[in-house]
Amino acid sequence: MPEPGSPQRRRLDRDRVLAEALALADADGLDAVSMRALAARLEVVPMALYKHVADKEDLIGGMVDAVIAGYARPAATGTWRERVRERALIARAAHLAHPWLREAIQSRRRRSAAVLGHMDAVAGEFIAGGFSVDLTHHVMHALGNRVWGFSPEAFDGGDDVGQPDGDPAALLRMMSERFPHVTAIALDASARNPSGSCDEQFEFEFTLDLLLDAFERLRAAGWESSG
Amino acid sequence: MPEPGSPQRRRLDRDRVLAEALALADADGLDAVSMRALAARLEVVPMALYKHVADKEDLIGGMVDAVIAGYARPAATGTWRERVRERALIARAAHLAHPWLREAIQSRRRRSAAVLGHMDAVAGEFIAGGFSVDLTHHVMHALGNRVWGFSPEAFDGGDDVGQPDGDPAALLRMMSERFPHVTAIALDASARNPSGSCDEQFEFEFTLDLLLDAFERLRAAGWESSG
DNA sequence: CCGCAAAGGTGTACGCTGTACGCCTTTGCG
DNA sequence: CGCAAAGGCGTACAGCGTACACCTTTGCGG
Repeated sequence: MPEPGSPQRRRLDRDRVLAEALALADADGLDAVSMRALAARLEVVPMALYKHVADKEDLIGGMVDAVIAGYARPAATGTWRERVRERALIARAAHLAHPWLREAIQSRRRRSAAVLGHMDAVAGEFIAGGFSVDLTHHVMHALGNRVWGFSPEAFDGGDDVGQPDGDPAALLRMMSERFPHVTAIALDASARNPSGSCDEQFEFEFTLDLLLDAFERLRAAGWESSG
Repeated sequence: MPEPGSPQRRRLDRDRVLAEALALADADGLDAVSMRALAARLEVVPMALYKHVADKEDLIGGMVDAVIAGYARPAATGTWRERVRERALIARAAHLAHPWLREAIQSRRRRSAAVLGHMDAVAGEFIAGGFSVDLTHHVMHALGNRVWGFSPEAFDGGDDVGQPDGDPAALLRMMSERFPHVTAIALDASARNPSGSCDEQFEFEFTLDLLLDAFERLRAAGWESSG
């Protein structure tokens, strides 16, 4: 019987659960985010969380999406290079602010809408900057983990953007509306390589050679760091 | 009372434990490697494992070291570029053969002797190819995760090569004997930046700009993949 | 050959995890 | 006002890593 003036405990909702999980992970690391510990912080019994979160994987996924969705928007000015660079630094800042992010992202199996949205935005910068869809595909792989906070190849399991129900045509239509650039890349890639959309060995060697070439140029130029 | 002819169970040793853990992880993934499941495969009680392995972290670490120590030696011929390239492909092959390796490596906090040995070998290729110690440092960071199967920055906790007892001078001597190149890099870096040996922000932007420059060259050249 | 210390294997037990299931309480809407 | 839906609770279970005490086997010095 809570007194009239007493602050009757607010009901839980998904956002409150995720926000508290974020705070807990920031403070004590991802391992400290157990259903019991999180419930205790919300002054609730552990099983209450399951009314707002399907299971622990969904909780972690929600945390990741919350961070990605909160990425700052870069200024819509400058060259593709400046804009991609800024997006990379924004992603890096998120990783500095949330050290658990790397581990959380790598524990996921499917691309969420938030992840696809970020990928689509970066792909859009390249394409608007004059990159072909094909080249955009490969440079996105090359950026990979280092720049995203997540590596495209960590998501071989496919996408997860809502309804898993039939009608592939409708799904495709929805995808090209919400994520036009990544959809274009996927279509282009599967046209070139019908067996599967990505040839991982090719991507690996593509990036490796890009880097080795760049190293050779620096070596030949007598590059050094402290000026 | 085992009969004379019956194959009296062989005693456990660390190598047998690690080998069985490898097999289990290859077959069913890293999550399937629990102390209990591993013990069952070895027809032994779970606690018996602790006579050969300090704890689970030590077990996983031992598995990683076993794989890295088994990296094939590249042919000692060709340019630095060919040799580094081959080492990268060897590391990638290990990851294809052991899909759990990425997760296992990223759960570690300290560099083992096996990891340091691999890093030292790659650093040695650059230095022998005419790279300065300084430049070698930065290109090693740039290769990072993508090419190693592990990212240097995943090991901010320092090294773990045996005795943690005093006498830093003796430790330094031992390090430069066993891992001359990484030691040279660490000394060079701390001379340039006394506060800490790596400026992560610098390394991040270094690699990012290397990649962005490379992308721009490909774009300007009208690069495309299928020839 | 004996004996004894060291090394190896066993059994039990504890605290922690995620979560299935059933019950009760609160909420919001027709 | 009444009732279905949503939210929160309590109990319970299987699995985890591992501390601790105990017994058994091994190998070596006398």
